[in-house]
Amino acid sequence: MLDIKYIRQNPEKVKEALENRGATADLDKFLKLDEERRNLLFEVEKLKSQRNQESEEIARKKKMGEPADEQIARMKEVSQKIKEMDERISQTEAELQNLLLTIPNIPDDSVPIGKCDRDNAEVRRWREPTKFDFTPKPHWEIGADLDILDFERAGKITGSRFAVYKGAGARLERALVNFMLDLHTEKHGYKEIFPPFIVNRDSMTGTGQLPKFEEDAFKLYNNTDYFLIPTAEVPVTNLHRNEILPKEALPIYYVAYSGCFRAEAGSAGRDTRGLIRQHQFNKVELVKFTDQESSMEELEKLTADAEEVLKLLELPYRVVVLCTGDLGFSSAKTYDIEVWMPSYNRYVEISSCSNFKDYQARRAKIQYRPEKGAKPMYVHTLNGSGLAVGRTTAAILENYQQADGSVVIPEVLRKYMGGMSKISV
RNA sequence: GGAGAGAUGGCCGAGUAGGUCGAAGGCGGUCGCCUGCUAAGCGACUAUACGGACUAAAAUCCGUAUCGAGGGUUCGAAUCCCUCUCUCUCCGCCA
Repeated sequence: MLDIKYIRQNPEKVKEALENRGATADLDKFLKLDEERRNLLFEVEKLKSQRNQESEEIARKKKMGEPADEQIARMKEVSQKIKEMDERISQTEAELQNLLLTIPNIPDDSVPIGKCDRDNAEVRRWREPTKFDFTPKPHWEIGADLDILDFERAGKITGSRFAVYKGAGARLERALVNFMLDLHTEKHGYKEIFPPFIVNRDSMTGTGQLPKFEEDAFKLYNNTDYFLIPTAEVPVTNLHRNEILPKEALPIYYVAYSGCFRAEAGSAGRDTRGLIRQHQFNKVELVKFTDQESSMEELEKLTADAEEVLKLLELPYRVVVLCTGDLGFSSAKTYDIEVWMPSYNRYVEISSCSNFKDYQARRAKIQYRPEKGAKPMYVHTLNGSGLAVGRTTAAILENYQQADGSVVIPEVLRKYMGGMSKISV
């Protein structure tokens, strides 16, 4: 969430940011409520001050054995008034808080202004799209032909948008998880976290999934406040919720494997075939906590760390910077890494690397002390997929398919596959 | 699931016949003094949020709130009552 004081002092800037995003939020109402709240606070605090003072007097009088009945009666009235005002204040604050939680982050100045994904700007490209001298198959056909992916039986045991991985397919998925975790922990210096896949409402609110996007999340009904995580970003970022970190602790780099669960409300009919859009998928997630100065630089590094996975797997990709209209709710700047997907005949998002600046940190109260004795400041949080595993499996199947229907295993994965170099029937 | 114990500041730990308690004491930390250096010693300081005054902005000052969370009783609650959460011990069940 944004700093209330910032909104109060720069309403035009916030308005402009909202417009660039194509988002709506009732700023005027917000400002009105904010002023109302301050006026009420000022009044009630005067009363409370009076009550505190006179209560002390009453205590003194009682000790001396003097009568204080009259004063007690008067304070009774004051207390009643305070109670009423406190109620109004907490109502106003709740309204204010609700509004505040629905105002998205302000895009960084370096983010291009645009309406939708067509206005995203390509930043760089690595390798050319894969060329075939035969007609390539989509990965769901490859998976079925090799008997390593089974969407029909997944439909039977659960429903649509689920997959069963079998044999070498299951092994490939697991190999990718291990490969990515090893790369990021051993080479890039991230600390491995294995988080809960279920979180509470505070955590979902802290990273910005709630309250606005509740319909996208799977909710557990035997405990009304538990949710399946849509990404490891949620538990890992919330690791330090309500904490003040020492300056020396920063930057913190975490990498976490997790299952991810998404209701995919509103995407009915999109990417219905294959592994691209599932209710459950695997992801290795990179999360950083940094100070305020270095977060932009850290975003570049984080994106490069994610890109390296694709480079080592030798999968063609490009990097785009999301425009203001396509930017995620909590993000100030996002790079999408898109892998070449032959069945789509275009690049498909496989990682999204974002700098949230202090937006999540303010929601989740994650702070650091710049110097000993100094006032705590909000950290900057960043995260990015490193990578989405299901989509990586799909990309490997499609880009590495051979004319005979087999799939070559990328060199770096072979040691994770028991030396297997090819999947064939 | 059953029975019991507990949750206080960065940490440890006082504080229950309600009344200057934001909270004793200790540790840790910061600054100053002392010292040839180190150790020891002495002194001061040692939370956060919000609102206000002042300010270019800070610093500073004033006020309010915060003793797991929320609600209640009361002129007044860390202290009494209710609800919830979490932790610990024992029993049961279980991968």
